[in-house]
Amino acid sequence: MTRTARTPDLQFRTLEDVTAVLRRHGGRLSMPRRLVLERLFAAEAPLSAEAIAVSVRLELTSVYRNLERLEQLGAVRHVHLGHGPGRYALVGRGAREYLVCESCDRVIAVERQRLAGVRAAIRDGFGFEADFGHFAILGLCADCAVPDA
Amino acid sequence: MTRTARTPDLQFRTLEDVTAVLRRHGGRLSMPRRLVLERLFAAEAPLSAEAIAVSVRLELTSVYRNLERLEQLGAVRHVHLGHGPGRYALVGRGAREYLVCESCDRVIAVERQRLAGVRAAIRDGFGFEADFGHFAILGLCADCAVPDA
DNA sequence: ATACGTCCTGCGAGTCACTTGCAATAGTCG
DNA sequence: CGACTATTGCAAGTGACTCGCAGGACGTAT
Repeated sequence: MTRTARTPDLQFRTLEDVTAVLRRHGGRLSMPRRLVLERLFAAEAPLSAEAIAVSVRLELTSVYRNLERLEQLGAVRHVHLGHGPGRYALVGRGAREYLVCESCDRVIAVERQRLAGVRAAIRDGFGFEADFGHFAILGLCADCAVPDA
Repeated sequence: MTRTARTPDLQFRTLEDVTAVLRRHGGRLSMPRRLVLERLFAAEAPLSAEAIAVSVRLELTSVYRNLERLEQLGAVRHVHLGHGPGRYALVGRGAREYLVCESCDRVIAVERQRLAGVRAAIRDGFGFEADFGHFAILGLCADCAVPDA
């Protein structure tokens, strides 16, 4: 079903890195593809396909196909931050995992490593290896949890 | 009294309980509504609207509207177990939270209480109150994590 | 038992987030 | 430079809902 290649890949840090892998797999660096990649490299947070399409003025279809291709290569990952469209981000600089507030929609992105303790607790309790890089942790952020207002 | 919104409501344990609350809110127990509720009371796991519609032979529209109404009353909750349609379950007998394997699609439902430690770890690390009853924990189950097959 | 008000229902159409088919176009490699 | 074929744009399709509307059914009052 899903083929997740769990590699903290250091081979996707620059546009050239991605291009190299792309070509090794018989892919090309078309104009739309370059635009999508540049937009992703410029992004601080995961973007929806729609957002990318609008900002680089491309067909949505093309954006989706490019994201799909890039995800197959392991250069991009998509994450679900709650209801709403999926979001895409480069894998390049270290894996991120997300916590999102259901009340104020705040997205807290953290280095995967920072959730090691949480992951361990889940592993200990259920022998289950959690991955919050695909499905975020939903709940209430500190501000919205209101200790006892 | 209770200090959080997360009340393990004891007022929705039977069809009569739900009906009472329904009426208190100006609602009615129509035939389709009763069928949806009975189907949910008979279910062991969360069901998709589609699954309910098919099994009780109702219009999908009607099922969605009923689930929505029931969710407003607090009798039903929907949960996202990964890609695919949302699933609905009665809140009645204690809150459940879910872990789902991205490889074999296995769904592990646990009493909310059993994730207290995990929730605490997240609270300690990020001041964030996680809720896995709406967005499940995705990852790999013990069988699929394969220590070294 | 009946009339009444209005909550619900079925049916049809619409929306959102993609996904797929196809002919035309454009990267790459030789 | 030219062929080979990965990609693109456009259009249509799909899955999961969501909405509008007119008629029908539930519950309350009579």
